[in-house]
Amino acid sequence: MKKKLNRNFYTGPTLKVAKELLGKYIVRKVGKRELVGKIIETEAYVGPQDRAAHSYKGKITLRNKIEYLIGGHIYIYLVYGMYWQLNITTAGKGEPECVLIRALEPVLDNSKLKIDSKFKSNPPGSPLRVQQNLKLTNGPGKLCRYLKLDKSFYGEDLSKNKRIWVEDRGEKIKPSQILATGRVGIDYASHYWSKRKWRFLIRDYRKSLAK
DNA sequence: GTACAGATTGAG
DNA sequence: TCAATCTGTACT
Repeated sequence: MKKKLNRNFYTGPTLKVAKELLGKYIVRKVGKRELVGKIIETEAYVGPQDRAAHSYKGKITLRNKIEYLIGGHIYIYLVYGMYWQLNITTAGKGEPECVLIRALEPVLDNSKLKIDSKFKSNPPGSPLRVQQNLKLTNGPGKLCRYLKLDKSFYGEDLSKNKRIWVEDRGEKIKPSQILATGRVGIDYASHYWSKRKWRFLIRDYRKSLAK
């Protein structure tokens, strides 16, 4: 069962959407090929009151203005001058909240894959190979490189786009499988905000993700 | 205009 | 530990 997420999904409360996105699949169409990844780590950025958010104090810039649209749009921006960060806007119009996609498990088409002799004892799907594959997409900058995303996706509507969307493939992530921690790389925000447990990840993957 | 830090990554 | 290298902000 593959069901494209609709507007109603994205306009929910940001913390809820951040958790519900875990286990969903991002599909990116490149020509006839589909690049697919299962979302395994997210972070919530919750509007004007959030010291760590770009929309802190209701700030509007050329970069973050898309956050103010209704949920379901892509907010993509460059950090450190070289890495794209994929965010999905959430909540309603005028509520500048979003979810940062921090990590995926890539879904590789293993059927056509020749098994390299050095992987013979670790064929596609085996724990070691999964571990190898995860290195492609276990960070916000890396997953954008894998999905071939750039500025041209800024503002795209995920609920009706032909190049990229998010699917529910019937996988259910139980609350007990979700780990909540402090957000990464926002030490500039006061301790109160950086310690809020608004980073969510699927427990099984925690060893492959940033500390 | 100049200076500097940042929702990161990979090399040394 | 550090440098790569754009965008936004806080100054001169």
